[in-house]
Amino acid sequence: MVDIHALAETRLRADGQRYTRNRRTIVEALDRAGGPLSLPQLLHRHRQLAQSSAYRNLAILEAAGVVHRIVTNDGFARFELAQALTEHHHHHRICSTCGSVEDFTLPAALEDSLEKALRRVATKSDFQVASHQLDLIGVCPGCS
Amino acid sequence: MVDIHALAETRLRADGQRYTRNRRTIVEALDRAGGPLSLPQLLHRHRQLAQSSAYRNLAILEAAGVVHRIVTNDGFARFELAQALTEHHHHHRICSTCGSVEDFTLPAALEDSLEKALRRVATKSDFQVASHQLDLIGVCPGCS
DNA sequence: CTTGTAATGAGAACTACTCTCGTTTAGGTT
DNA sequence: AACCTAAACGAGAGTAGTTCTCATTACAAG
Repeated sequence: MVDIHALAETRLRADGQRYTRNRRTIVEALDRAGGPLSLPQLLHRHRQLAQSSAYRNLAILEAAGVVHRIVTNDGFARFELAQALTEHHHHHRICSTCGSVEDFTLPAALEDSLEKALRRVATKSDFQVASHQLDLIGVCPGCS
Repeated sequence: MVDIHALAETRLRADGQRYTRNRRTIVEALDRAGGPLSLPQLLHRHRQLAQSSAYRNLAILEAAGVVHRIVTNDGFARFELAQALTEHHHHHRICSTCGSVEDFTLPAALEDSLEKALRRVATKSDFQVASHQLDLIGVCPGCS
């Protein structure tokens, strides 16, 4: 169990940024949510956040490697804590009806061989891999 | 080797749509491109296409299962022929610098076990899987 | 306390995409 | 062929998620 806020502050500092109250609020909210949040969802949970500041801070947190942005085709971007902070590599189930995004994990053995295969694919094509992203597209229980 | 246009026409007809010249042009372009195209790229290749019609037809082709839409975080959606038409299951390498999207495939054995694992994950959570999507995020040779 | 710099937030601006609506085209019937 | 009806077209207006502007506020250092 790492101290998420300490790590967030470290990463922001390395980027020449401060760990302000608003940014702490956002990190806290994403940590508590237990899954990706859209901006409306984030603002609904914390009314004191201004929309423009929230967007700006999410961009800054993303650049610092604290937050990860997920784009789906329902128009709303989703935000979650970077996996390095949560120490929990996972993937996403995306509902094509309501747009909700939830986490899931693969068996460790499969994840390993997947990782290796992706590295092989990447080196063969001179592509510098930063990360991979595996999404399940379908219909969630609530929408079916 | 299937006839892509025949299949496209069948799928459109099943949706109560016609396979018009503009739609054929789009399918042709996506087939020739050998990879996903953004709308600007598509219009650049075929100047006679109107923007609004191209967007509308891409949406119709997507609804009919002829075209697949890929959203990235560079703002531009990409379009490619549905894998059922190309008979070629593949994944995407997305360059985080220039936004370009290219295809790649996994070893068949790995793809199989991945498929099985995803089905297991899905049934366990009452999620009705329509498809999966695996992306490599990183920097392409041209941008590094 | 003072001073410089970064962060804030209300609203304007941006832009990828969708919608509107008058015109054109195409498929079916006589 | 000529007609008719409905679909498709396309130029431009509209929408909406996101980003930018800039005046104000908060913070950190000396």
